[in-house]
Amino acid sequence: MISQKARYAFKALIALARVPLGQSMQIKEISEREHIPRSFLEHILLDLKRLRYVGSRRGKEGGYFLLKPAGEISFGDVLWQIDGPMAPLGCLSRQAYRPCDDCPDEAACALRAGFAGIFDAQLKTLNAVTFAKAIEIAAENAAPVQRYGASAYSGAGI
Amino acid sequence: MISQKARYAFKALIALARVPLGQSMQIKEISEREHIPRSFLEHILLDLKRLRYVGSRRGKEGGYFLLKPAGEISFGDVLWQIDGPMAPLGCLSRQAYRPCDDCPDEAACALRAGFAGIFDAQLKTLNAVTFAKAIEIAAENAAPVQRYGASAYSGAGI
DNA sequence: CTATACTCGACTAACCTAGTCGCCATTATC
DNA sequence: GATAATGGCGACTAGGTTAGTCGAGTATAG
Repeated sequence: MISQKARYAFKALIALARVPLGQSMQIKEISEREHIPRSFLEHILLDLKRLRYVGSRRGKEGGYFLLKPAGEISFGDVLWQIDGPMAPLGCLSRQAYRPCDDCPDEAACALRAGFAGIFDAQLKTLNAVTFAKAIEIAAENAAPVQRYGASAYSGAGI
Repeated sequence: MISQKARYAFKALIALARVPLGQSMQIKEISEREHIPRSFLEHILLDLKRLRYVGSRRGKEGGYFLLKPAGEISFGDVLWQIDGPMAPLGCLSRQAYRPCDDCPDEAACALRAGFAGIFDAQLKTLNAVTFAKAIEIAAENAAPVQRYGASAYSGAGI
């Protein structure tokens, strides 16, 4: 399970990704539309700002906006930066490597050997999914494209 | 990061998987060999017993032993049963499904759409790795098989 | 009978999560 | 340049989780 904070961060980024380019969105609106506690969201948006995913304008008519195209932000990046290292074991983390203090030999460790491949595959899929992609899939799910073999017709007759 | 408890459970299972069939291993020995706090390990082994991964014999000459072949225990199963649901979102968990209370329409949710594929791939790799496989890979890592193109010869001459 | 193991519930210190609160800084507009 | 609206930010906290410890009980080989 990702943290609630990460979930809110994702929702906020998705909301911002749907704003037309050049426009911004205010904390209040994001908070209301996505049902995120407002003061918590403030902190999260500040984090996202420090991480250079979003920019902001203060004062009246202020708000937040994406700094990168949604197609260039991957789920893996955001998740790691908000929730911390994703590696199943400290000895498999590149960003926060930490050997297990009870492990005499990493190369011979069956636990590490088992998780190494798992983690590798995990990272690949996490980095392959961008916000643009997610929004696209959701749109397809919500209004499925008609395919031959199934009929959209739901009324009487024919 | 998996929990320390899960890590200990994995190490205990790996230790037991290395015991010759028909023999058992005592808490004390597992605890010492794997550097796991003994009284914590007791609880973990009890959990593994309730989960039917291991059996035990009490009294003198007692100990623990695997109930299934190591090739039939997957990393995914153990991880899920020790650490709880692995789904990134409650609405993606089959075992512990819980809709997000702020989500009006799961099908249209871009967050869910993005993580659905990620989670799916994750489960597949987690279930593909067994303890037997992990031990096998570790053995290869520790003493790599000689392949053509590289020479094992490390002495003088030739 | 007794030493040696496994069994198991109760307890706890430390840490993490998911927030809230209050005050300050900046900006558009009149 | 006053004012109202908005983002910025540190301090604080209730409640839950993690990673254990402790102590008393129960089965079994010899």
